[in-house]
Amino acid sequence: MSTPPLAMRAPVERTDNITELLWQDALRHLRNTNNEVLLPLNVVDVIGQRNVDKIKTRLSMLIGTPTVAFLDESINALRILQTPAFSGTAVALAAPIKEPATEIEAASITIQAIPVKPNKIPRPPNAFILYRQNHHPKVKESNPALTNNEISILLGKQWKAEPEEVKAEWRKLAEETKRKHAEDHPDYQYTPRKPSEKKRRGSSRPESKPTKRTRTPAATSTESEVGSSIPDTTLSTTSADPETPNHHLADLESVVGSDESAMLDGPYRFSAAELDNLIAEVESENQRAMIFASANFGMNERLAGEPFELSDFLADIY
DNA sequence: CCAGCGCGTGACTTTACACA
DNA sequence: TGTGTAAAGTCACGCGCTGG
Repeated sequence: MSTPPLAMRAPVERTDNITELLWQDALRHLRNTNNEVLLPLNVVDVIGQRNVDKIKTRLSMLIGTPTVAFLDESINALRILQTPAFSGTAVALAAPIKEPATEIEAASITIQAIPVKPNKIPRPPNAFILYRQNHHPKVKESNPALTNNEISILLGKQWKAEPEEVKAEWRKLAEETKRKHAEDHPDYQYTPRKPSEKKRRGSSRPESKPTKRTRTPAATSTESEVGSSIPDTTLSTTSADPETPNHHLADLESVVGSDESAMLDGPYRFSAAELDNLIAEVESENQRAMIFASANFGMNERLAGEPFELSDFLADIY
């Protein structure tokens, strides 16, 4: 490595732009990767730890849960994903990654299996839900002809008939689940829809074309959209939730404060040629990146359809 | 093809009202 | 004005079914 990587000579402004492009590309792949951001192994060397932290923070804000970053050499990528929901120990990382965190590999498999709704934190199940969850397969197996609603009715009656000590066991389990839920999601607040917002089926929808896909986020925006319209997670501030403002800038600034000296040694896996291309890309894309950084995601969706070589560069990873 | 409904119970929030 | 109580409404799970 006789020639220093260009990115290291590049000003902070430029690495920030590369970060924007990486984030942009990650957003486009998010739905295919189950809300996981995959970055080149040596991305830290190129954009700096603070920018990796920035992406990590953005993903966290986007999906509404804490995230964890670790190197996965099996796929040659730095992975940023939701912190395992049921792991008692948070594997906070984000700093110089040294070893493939084998301990969270199993957890990451769990994450792949969980149908994560990007922005929606599910409510903790109550005692009856846990009870039903446990008994449903058994009832289904012994009475395959029963419909799900009939099973619900049956289990409702069965629940009432259960002795108090049995119910107490399930309540205790529900209580523990709730406590764990509160630990995992300290900022979670149950926000039910209002009656006026409930009637989404049938005649209540005023639009001439009541296609589900074309639903406007505002029409049902309590805590459940996002599927196709990803909220603003760029540097711009959002007004979506006055109760829990995303205060992106402030948060990012606080996170960004970490030093990036530690990650500047190590192998560079962006080749010099790739970096040259990338930086050229940044320069030509600079304007759009700046727009992206200050606009909402609608703009990003528009950009998503345009050709973008960074995608090709990352295509193998995704 | 896919979002939404239905069906049970319990936890929780919001709203309305009464009272000090 | 502030506090307490009751009622109403919503959603957690699961999955077959319906309708756009």
